[in-house]
Amino acid sequence: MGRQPCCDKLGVKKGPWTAEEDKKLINFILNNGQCCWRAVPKLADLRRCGKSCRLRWTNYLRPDLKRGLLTEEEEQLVIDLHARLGNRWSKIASRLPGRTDNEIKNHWNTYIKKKLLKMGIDPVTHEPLNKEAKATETTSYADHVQLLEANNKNIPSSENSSSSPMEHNFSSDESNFLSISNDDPLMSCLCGVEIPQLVDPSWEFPGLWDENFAGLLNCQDFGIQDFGIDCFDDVEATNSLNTLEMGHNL
DNA sequence: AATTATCCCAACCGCTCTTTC
DNA sequence: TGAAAGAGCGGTTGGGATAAT
Repeated sequence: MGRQPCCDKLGVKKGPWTAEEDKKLINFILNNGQCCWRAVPKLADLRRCGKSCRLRWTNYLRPDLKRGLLTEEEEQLVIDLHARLGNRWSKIASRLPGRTDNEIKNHWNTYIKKKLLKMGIDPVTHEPLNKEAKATETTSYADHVQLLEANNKNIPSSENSSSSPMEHNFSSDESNFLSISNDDPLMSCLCGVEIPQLVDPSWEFPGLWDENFAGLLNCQDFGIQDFGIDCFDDVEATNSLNTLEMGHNL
């Protein structure tokens, strides 16, 4: 007995989401929080697959999402994490607050991969492409990247990254898995500090919305007013979110 | 100005993992 | 304990935007 499709294909809309659909999904989650995704389309009056709703929310509508390109610090972190974790985008994304696995995956495939190739580094193995260079290469990948980029003075060195806003830690399990070595200054730096977690994934709605979401709405074809939500202008609501995030940093 | 090529990213597909009964 | 259902993940694709000719 084969597995049933995640949703009834008949009558299920596909393709780009409209502003109206976004509005319905946001309103639903605002009022009900995240629940069983399969039930969301029916309850929210959306002709979409539950999976599609989850993806839309996770990758685009979530209020804590950062918009725009990854910063150089984020990019550096992605490269280092990829060297350790491989294509485990969700794991990597969990280390970058406000970024989604899809976003990081896309950024990797469109920018970082090319950048590494241009630098003579295999984006899969993170080893130098040139065998001769490999034979004489005694430094780690991170050192290699830092050396190249320090020359360009575009990206701060590992010493500087300790004061970076992109501070992350690892669970003991992951630290074991990653075989963190003190010999790797960057990873020592990355692993030796506290990191901010994403806003609680359980998403206690309504109430905690930040200006990112206001920005998002401004980018859409509809406005905040369309939702009948006043909290976007509420400074206290924004402060609450910031306080919550700071709490995770402690 | 029109056409073609390339890039980028949102969204989909299908598989795996986890949970429930 | 195993099957089914639900959720999550990574790979891939389609189409819009932009650049090049």
